[in-house]
Amino acid sequence: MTSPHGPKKLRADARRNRARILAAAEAVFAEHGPSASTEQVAERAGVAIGTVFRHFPTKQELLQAIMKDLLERLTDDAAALVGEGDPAALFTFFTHVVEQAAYEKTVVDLLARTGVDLRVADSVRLLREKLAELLKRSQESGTVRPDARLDEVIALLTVTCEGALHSGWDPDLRRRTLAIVFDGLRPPR
Amino acid sequence: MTSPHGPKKLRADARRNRARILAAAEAVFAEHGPSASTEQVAERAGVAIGTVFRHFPTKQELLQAIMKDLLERLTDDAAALVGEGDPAALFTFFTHVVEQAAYEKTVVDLLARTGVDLRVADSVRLLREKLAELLKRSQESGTVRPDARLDEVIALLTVTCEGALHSGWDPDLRRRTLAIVFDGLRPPR
DNA sequence: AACTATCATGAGTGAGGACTCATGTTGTCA
DNA sequence: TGACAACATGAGTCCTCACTCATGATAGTT
Repeated sequence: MTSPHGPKKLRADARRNRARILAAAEAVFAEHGPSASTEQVAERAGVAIGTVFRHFPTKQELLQAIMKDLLERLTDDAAALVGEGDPAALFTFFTHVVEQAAYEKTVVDLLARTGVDLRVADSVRLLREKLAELLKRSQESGTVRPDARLDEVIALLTVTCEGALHSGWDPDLRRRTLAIVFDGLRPPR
Repeated sequence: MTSPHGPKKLRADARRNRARILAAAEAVFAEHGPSASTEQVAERAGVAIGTVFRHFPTKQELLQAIMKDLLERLTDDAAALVGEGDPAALFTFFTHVVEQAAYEKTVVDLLARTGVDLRVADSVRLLREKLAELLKRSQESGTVRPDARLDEVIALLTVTCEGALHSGWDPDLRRRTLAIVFDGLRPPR
C-alpha cells in the first residue's frame, strides 16, 4: 500500500463528484467501449472536464479505477457463492459473469485486451483466489472434471464474455454455447 | 459481382504497389491491431501515404480487403479438409484456425468487434457454407454431437481465436482450452 | 521517341481527443 | 463570519491521424 491510512480525506463536494464521475464513466465506457472520450464522461457526470482530470489525472487511471471496482464486485459474488455450498457453483458463477458481460463492455475489453498489467494486479489476484475455491468445490463434488486447471477455466470465462458481448450473442446462442463449454468441463462418465 | 470482367486492368507498377500495400497492412495490423496508423502501413510498404489512399480510399476499405483475403484463405483450407474425408475434420480445422489466429490479430478483431457488417458478407457466407459441411461430416461420423448447431461452433471458434490472441495463451494453455471445448462438442457416450 | 492517361508523392488540412492552467467558487474550521 | 485551502471551471494547447491535392514521374501505346 502506498497510503497506510486508506483514501485521503476529501472535501464533501469532491467526494460526491468523484462518485458521480465513476458512475458516469462506467456507463459511458460500457456503452461505447474504452475509446469513448473523456468529455462524454464529464458531460454524463454533469461536471467540467477539468474536474474529471483532477480526480483521475489520466484516462488510463480512470479506466483502472472502474476495472478495480468491477473486479471487487465479481470477487464478492464469487465469495458469496463459495459460502452457499452449491455443487455447481462454478457454472452458476460462469453464467452470471457472462450475462453481466453484456453490460460491461469496457471491463471485458480491458481484461482481454490491455491484459492484466494495469496495476490492478492485486484485485485480479483476489478474484483468482475466489475462482480457485469455486473450482475446487465443484471438482470435489464431481461437477467438474478433476484435471481442469484454473488457467483454462479463466481462459474460457474471459473468452466467452468477449463473445457474448462483441458478437452480440442472443440469449439462446449464449445458452447453447455455454452448454457446450460446461459439457466440456464436466467429468467423463 | 459488381464488375463482371473481374478486377480492372491496372498498370504494372500500380498492381505491384497494391500487393505490397496489402502485405504491409496485414503485417502492421497483425502486430498493432487495427488502430495502427495508415502512415505505418505506407512506410512498411515503401510507398507514400497518398499511394495507400489511391488504392484504398478509406482505412475501412483497406481493412475490408485484408479481411476478405483471409476469409478466402480460410474457406480454401476448409474446402481442402472437406475433400480429405477426415472424420475429425472440424477439430482439425478448429485447431488450425486458432493457431493461425496468433498471427492474425486484425482479422479476429474485425470478426469479433466490428462484426460482419463490413461488406464482406459474401466471403463470410462462403466460409459458413464450408464450415457447415465440415460440421455435417463430423456429425455423421460420430465425432461431434448431433445437436450442435453451426452458430455455436462459429461462436466458439471466433471466441477461442480472440483468446489465443489477446490474452497471449501459451501453446499448453491453448491445447488444454481447446481440449475442453472439443470434449464439449463430442457426443455423449 | 513522343505522347498522355495513369499513377506516385508528401506537405498540408481539418477534426477529434487527451490534457493544462488561469480564474472563479465553495466547503471547512477557527 | 471571515479567511484560506481545496476544489471546479472550460477555453485553449498540443498532438495524432485520416484524408486531400497540386505537382512530378512513368508505363504503355503509336
